[in-house]
Amino acid sequence: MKIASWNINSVKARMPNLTEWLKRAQPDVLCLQEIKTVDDGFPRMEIEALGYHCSVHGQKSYNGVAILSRVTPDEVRIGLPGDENDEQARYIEVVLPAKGGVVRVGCIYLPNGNPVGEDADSEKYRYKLDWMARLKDHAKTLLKFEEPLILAGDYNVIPRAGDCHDPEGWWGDALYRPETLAAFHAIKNLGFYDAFETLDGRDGQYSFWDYQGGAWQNNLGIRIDHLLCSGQAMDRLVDVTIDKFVREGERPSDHVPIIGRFEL
DNA sequence: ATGACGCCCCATGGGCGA
Repeated sequence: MKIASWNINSVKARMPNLTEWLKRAQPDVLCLQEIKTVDDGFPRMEIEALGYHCSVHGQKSYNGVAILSRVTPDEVRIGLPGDENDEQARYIEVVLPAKGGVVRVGCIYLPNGNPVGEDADSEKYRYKLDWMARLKDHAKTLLKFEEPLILAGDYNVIPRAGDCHDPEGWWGDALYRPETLAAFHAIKNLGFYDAFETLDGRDGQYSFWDYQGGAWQNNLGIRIDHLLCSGQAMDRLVDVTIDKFVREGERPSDHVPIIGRFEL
């Protein structure tokens, strides 16, 4: 079973790219972030025609997440628990039938958090840290099921210096600073494995290149899209791929897909 | 010091992203 994550930066603008990639990569599950549309605007018919069920948590103009799956989910959860006043669509989760049981997949669009503010106390950065604390609480709950669990998505976290073309320049940014790394490690330390770091681990394997300043042409990238796996998922992980070639396409997203292949 | 690129919207420029 191939389980992938891709921040697509508008599903409507990216339909040609999405269609082409689905046909080529043949994932069984695809977590999408930044679909930038309400549920009714999601191109459900076109994607169903390609053989995928769509679980969608949309929002007007910004954010929005979805999970495409070959099989119909047994369960769907919309939104991250812990704050009823949070109106940003950044989390959706499905339980899917799998070989010998189920697999649970959470799709994450973690807040960016910039600007950080003078004492790292801007509204946006506090929202990021609050969201990460909520994700930790929810992840802790999910781990108790002792199932194969994959929390996949755009974490907006650069885990290591080797995951950034210019770590000194980026240090202090909301994606790469002490509070962010501490919160990320607090989640991982509940019992998750970063699929890429565990099975590959090479430096300079990026998943995002800014549209601006020739970032792609000069390989000025960062690795911020991650598959966090429970032990039960990690035991079944065969390999991890970052589909860098997708960034060369016509009108690409600024992120590329990351794919984990599991014996599930 | 600014803008750069690309997406969104009852738009025609401003907000947002990372």
